[in-house]
Amino acid sequence: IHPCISLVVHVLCWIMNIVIGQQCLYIYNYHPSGHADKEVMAATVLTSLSTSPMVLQPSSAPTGNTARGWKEVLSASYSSSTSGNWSWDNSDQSVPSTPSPPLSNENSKNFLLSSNSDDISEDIHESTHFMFDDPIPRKRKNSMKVMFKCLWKNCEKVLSTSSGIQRHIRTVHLGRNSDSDYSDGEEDFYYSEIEVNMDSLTEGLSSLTPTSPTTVAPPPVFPSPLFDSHAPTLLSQSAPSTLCHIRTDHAYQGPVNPVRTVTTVERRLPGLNVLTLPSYPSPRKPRGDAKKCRKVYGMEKKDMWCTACRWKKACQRFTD
DNA sequence: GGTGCCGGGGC
DNA sequence: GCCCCGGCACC
Repeated sequence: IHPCISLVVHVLCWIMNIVIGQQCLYIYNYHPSGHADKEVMAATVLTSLSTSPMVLQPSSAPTGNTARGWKEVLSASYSSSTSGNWSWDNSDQSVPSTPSPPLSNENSKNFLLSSNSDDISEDIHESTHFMFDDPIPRKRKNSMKVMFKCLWKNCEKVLSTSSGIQRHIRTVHLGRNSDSDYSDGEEDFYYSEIEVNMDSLTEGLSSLTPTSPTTVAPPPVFPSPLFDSHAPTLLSQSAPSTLCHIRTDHAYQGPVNPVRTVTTVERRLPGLNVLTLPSYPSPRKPRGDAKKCRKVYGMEKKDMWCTACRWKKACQRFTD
C-alpha cells in the first residue's frame, strides 16, 4: 500500500473511532505475488465495539443506517483522495464467509509473548515491510514495530512477520506443509497485528517506575521470560488508548485468478490488556540553559569553539 | 528558524 | 583518533 493511501485510511478510521466510538474495518485485496501496493482494492465497513473485540464474523458486520452511512462517506473519500486504485468491493469479501477465528476473549486478555522465540529471531530479517511500512524507513523517526500474534485458541505465538505467522498457522494449526507457501485456497489465517513501541519497551525494561500508560507490545528479540513471568505486572488494568491492529487473513486462491483477501481491523479496545507498559520520557536529555560555544563565540569565531562543538558533539567547555 | 548533539561515515 | 555532517529534537 502506498504510504499516502495507508495514511488516509488510518486517518479515516481514527476519525470514525473518535466521532462514533466505533471500530473501523478496512479490507485490502491484493495479489499474493507481492504487488499489494499496486493492486490494492479497499473497502471499509464498520463494526460495533459491542461485538466480540477480537472476533470477525458475519454477525459482527455493520448493520443499520449508521454503517451504511459511513460506508457511503468513506466511499466518497476514497474516490476523491486516491488515484483510483481504491474502490468499494461489494462482494462478500468484506465479511469473511469462513468460520470465526478460533480465539476467545480470555485469549485476547492474556496476551503474552510466546516462549518460543526461534521463529521470532528467524523472522527478524524478513519482518521489515509488510503493507504499511515506508519503503525507506527513516532512522530514529519512529520506533514502532509491527508484530503479529496468532489468534488461534490457546496459542500465544507472536512473530514479527505476516509471512511468519501465516507459516506458523499453516503448519501448526492447519497441519500443512511447512516448507512451502503453497495454498490450496481454503486457508484461514487469524492473527493480530500489534504495534510495538520499541522505545517505551526498552525504557520500561531499564526502569519499571510507572507513570502514564502507553501502548506497547512484545519486541521481536527480547527474551521471553520477561513476558512470561513479568508481563502481568506490567499490564495496565485499563488501557484507554490501547491501539491494536487485528488482521484476519483469508486466502481464497483459485487456480486461474487467485485473489487474496486480507482483513484488517483497527480499533481502540478499552478493556484489552495488550501488554501495556508505562511511558517514559525521551531518553534524549533536555537541552540545558547554558550557552555553548556556538552561541558564546558565534559562527565567525568557530576556531575558538571547543573541539566537541566544532565536531557537533556535546559541548565539553560549557557543560550543563 | 536557530541550536545542540547523536549517529554515522570518511580518512 | 580526528574530522565532518545529516538529521533530529529541543528551544
